[in-house]
Amino acid sequence: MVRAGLSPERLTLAGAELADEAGFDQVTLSALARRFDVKVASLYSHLKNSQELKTRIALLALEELADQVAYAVAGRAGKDALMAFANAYRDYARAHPGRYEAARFRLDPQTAAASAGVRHAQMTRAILRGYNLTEPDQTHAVRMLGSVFHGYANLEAAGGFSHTDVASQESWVWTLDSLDAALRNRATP
Amino acid sequence: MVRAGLSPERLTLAGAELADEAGFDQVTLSALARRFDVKVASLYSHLKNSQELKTRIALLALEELADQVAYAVAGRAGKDALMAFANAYRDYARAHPGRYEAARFRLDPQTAAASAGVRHAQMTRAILRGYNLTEPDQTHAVRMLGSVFHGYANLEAAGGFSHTDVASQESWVWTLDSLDAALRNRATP
DNA sequence: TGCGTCTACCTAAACGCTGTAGGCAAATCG
DNA sequence: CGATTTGCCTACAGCGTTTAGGTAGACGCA
Repeated sequence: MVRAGLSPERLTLAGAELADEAGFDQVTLSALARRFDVKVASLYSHLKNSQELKTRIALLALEELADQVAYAVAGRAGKDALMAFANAYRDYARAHPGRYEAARFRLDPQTAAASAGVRHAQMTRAILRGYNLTEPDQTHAVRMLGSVFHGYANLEAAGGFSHTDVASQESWVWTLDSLDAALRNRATP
Repeated sequence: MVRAGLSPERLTLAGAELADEAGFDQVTLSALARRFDVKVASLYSHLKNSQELKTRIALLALEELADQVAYAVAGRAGKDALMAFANAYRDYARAHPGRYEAARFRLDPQTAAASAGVRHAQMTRAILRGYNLTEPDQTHAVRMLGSVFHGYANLEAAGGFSHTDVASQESWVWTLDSLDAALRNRATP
């Protein structure tokens, strides 16, 4: 009996790949076992249950996304930082649709608090520094930006923007321009 | 043997209620059969499969949502119409989280084209009349608004806005004010 | 090097949801 | 009132999850 060399990390990574290929809801322990040519029950030595697998994939995705965003916004400010943040976000969602879906997976509060999700919040606040917003406007802006980025990625992934000739890329730039203008409008002098 | 009096319509409605109570992903034929105190196989006389049930719930939700939005925006224009549209949308998502989730269910192109989804698109364009946008700006604006509304409803439903003291309602109004300003900025004189 | 322990992977089996085939009885219609 | 339709049934097969308990490879220690 040759051992397959499984580990929570390898399973998580394979699960993330599976999510990108087939969708996050297709990520099952059965499918994963098939991929490693192993019996399903064997996975329970490495993962408590399928919930843990999904949670781990979600955490991986949040981590990756936060890393990409952090790299993108480093050394930028104002509209430049806003665009970099937004593009990093959207690019990740397009390149890794399954992982992006996973990143939206509902985590229990403790897990969420210890996840890279907090880095996302911090970075969003960071790019707003260039717009001189005071509380509670800053919180409002964080929510607005989060809504737009997430909403756009979501609708785009669902194919909602493929019905007309207008390129999605142009609408994206137009939207970011509008947001930038709106935020500049809110600046306290 | 007393008959239960099932029908596709009753099953769809019960499925929508179940979705609101337990989440759209908890809507299964098994759960529905339990609710009607009937064997699962009996449902297959009324529905082709569980996919059809979900599709029907999605269509119901789209219809209801379009009706509410239509009622809300009737007789309004400009910012007034924008706010009414947005509030109708958000209110529906909050009052019927499961149905709202269902409304985002991926429909095949034919079904989508025959659904109330087209009314949504029409109404979004309608409220933009007050902002004097020319193509392709109008399409961009439709996408931006769709993203914000959907993104906000989604994040709010996920509990993403409950970590700070700032009330979600205030952020919502702030966001809509910003959008209105951004759109007025884009108007062709 | 050999022995004992640990553990990675296994078989077996229970449970829940989906879906199909075929049967019986209630509703309906001529 | 009899014939047909149809609503709900039982039975069963397939697939995913999860637990219990067994076997053999890996690893530590003398």
